[in-house]
Amino acid sequence: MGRRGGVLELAVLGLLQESPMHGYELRKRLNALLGAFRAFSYGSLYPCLKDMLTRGWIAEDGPADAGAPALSGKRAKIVYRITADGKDHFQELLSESGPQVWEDDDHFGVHFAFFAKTEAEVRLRILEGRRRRLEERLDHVRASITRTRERLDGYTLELQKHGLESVEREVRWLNELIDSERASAAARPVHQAPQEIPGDMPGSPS
Amino acid sequence: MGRRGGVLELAVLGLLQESPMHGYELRKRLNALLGAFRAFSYGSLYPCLKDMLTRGWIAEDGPADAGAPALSGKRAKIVYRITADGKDHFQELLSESGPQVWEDDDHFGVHFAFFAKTEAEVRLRILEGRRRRLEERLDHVRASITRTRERLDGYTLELQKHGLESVEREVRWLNELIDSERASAAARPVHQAPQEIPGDMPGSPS
DNA sequence: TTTCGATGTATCGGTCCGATACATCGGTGC
DNA sequence: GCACCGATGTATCGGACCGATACATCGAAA
Repeated sequence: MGRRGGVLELAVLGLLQESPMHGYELRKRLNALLGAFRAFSYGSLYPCLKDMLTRGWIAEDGPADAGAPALSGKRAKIVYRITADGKDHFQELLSESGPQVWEDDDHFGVHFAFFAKTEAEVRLRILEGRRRRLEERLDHVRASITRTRERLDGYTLELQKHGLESVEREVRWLNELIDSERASAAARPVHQAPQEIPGDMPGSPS
Repeated sequence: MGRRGGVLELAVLGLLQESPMHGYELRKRLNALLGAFRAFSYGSLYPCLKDMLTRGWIAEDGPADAGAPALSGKRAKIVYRITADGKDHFQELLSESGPQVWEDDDHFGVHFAFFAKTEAEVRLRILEGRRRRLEERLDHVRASITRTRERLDGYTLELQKHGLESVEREVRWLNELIDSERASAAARPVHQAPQEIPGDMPGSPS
């Protein structure tokens, strides 16, 4: 038990899937991948790597430059690569679509970042669950605002409004994504292997 | 000294400033105050209350209904009230305007929630620091996106874009707030006691 | 009358962060 | 040549906060 909550695990596995890396680069790629959405620190990364080593999802040491065989004689410190078990585990995590995924902001974000490697069916389920979750939150907050409106000063009200609009914006974003997913699901037959189309989203680009 | 990071402390102090409360109500008011911005759990609230008791910022036990003297015979469990030291400490925390406040999202949010009780000068400094911080983040992320654009699939790109637009939106929000603050600062003489105008924001309502 | 949801207090294990401490390496300037 | 500096790189520690959970009481609905 005690496994849940490991957002980092999924992210690391996903990145190492592409190529082996050492911790420093891993962190940079991680935060570049998630952009403004989230940032991880070494204080969580290194313990996580250690843990994943003992579980056997990843392994240490290997040539630093898997893609650039040219310059040798250069040796990076510790290179991590994903194991066969790790790949299995990654697929397992990717196929999750339960509440844990869309309840938690971080979980959703990281899962979304690997949507290109996720089955279309799972994608849609996560997107819809997430939207439902946000709409619940919206209802709750809206009710809370009208209930306590008279007690609030201008600044607090402004904060509420801003937060509310942020969530509303995210719901609109999800709507577009879901429409896009539905359109592409209707266009193609049924079940499509997602691995084969790495570079593009299902919907229209613009 | 391990003191930093206690966002809850400020929030609790601010709420107890208005009236004594027990833990349950405190949490509800807390999350109603912050709206969609953030939510605290009992797992952090109760330890925090305990800690604040030992520090002497708050004290236990007191009449549950300070505002409704009518029905008696009813007794709530544990009521917390702020002490004189607590009020001092609250003012001290409120007057902070250093990096800790605008670097961290949570710190900023909670401080902002009590802007009605904050000096105009401090408000402006926090708002501007926050904006600068977000613009730095923006630059960083934008650079990161253009640097790695070719490596990213459609979903990742979409996540980046969404995150970016969220931050841009927040910057616009801050711009409005800052303009509003500046306008009201110019309209009035100099230094104004903020405590006296609890119900309204400086800028125009609409 | 039992069952249920709201109120109410409290803790434990766990995740992740911020700060910090190192050590190496390729410049840039003197 | 060498001192300095910022980027690269590995690692840990204390602490904040969460999620789940465990209780216990109360009024109202079934």
